[in-house]
Amino acid sequence: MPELPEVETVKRTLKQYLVGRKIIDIKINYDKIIKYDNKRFIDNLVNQTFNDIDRYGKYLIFKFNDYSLISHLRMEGKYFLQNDLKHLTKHDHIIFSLDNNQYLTYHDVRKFGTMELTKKGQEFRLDSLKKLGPEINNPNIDLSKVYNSIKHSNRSIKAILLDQTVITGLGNIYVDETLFKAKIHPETNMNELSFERFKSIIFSAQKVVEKAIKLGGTTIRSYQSSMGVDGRFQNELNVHTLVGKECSVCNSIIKKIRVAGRGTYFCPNCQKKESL
DNA sequence: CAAGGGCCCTGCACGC
DNA sequence: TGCGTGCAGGGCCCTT
Repeated sequence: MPELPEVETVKRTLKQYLVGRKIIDIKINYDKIIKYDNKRFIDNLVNQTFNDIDRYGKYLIFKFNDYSLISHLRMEGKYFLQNDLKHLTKHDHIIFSLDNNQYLTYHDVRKFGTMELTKKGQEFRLDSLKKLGPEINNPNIDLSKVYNSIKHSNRSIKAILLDQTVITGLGNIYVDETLFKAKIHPETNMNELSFERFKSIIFSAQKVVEKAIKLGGTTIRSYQSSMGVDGRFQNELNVHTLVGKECSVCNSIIKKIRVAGRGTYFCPNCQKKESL
């Protein structure tokens, strides 16, 4: 479940190996990953060179000479750089042959990931990117603008923080950890939050994300960021996945409920519902 | 329009 | 042991 910190780790890792490499061939084993036309995807990318790798929210943006490849890892998407194809599995769906005899493979057990091609410079005209809100790790985020757009919403604060069109980058893990740090119940309604309170929650999110990026993201379940790189933020989790364990602050038992359709972990003593 | 639910997909943890 | 069932979830699409 790569969120902004994990995708940032993937970006940094891949960038070291891929910039300057040219794609000489592409094999697609499972084509629902690719949006639109496979043939055009291959024709346009072959002979293109990786010039840079960028990221916006949870999206990776591979920049080539003429095109950009926008990749979303969703739940379990991973890239690996391989010297040969002896260890391919049924989960390796797309294979890029590079000009140094190496292969970049895209591995995705649940096949949820997406890849989308666009002309360079047109990235933010894509439906997927153009509706995204500001990034959570942007220190200059205009919070009064964000707040004014959602202050009357009766959705939960958890649903708001998961909504990528409000602010982008947070997923289920970091929302749970943010709400614990901010000491607020995940089901608290957005319209019960003052601007000051909302700001304090966003600051908590920014601290959580900043630390997670420093530690290379979170490795839980089967998730490794990419190239076998493990994150270390899982050692910093206070509530997520910890149902039945004691709260590190007050020793109450961590609960798990469903909020906004997501498994949600919180401390019932530290995190109370709030109202104006 | 806002909000919520189903869907995509597979592996794994269960219960019997 | 082996089968069936339910669960996990980000974003898109559809319904209310």
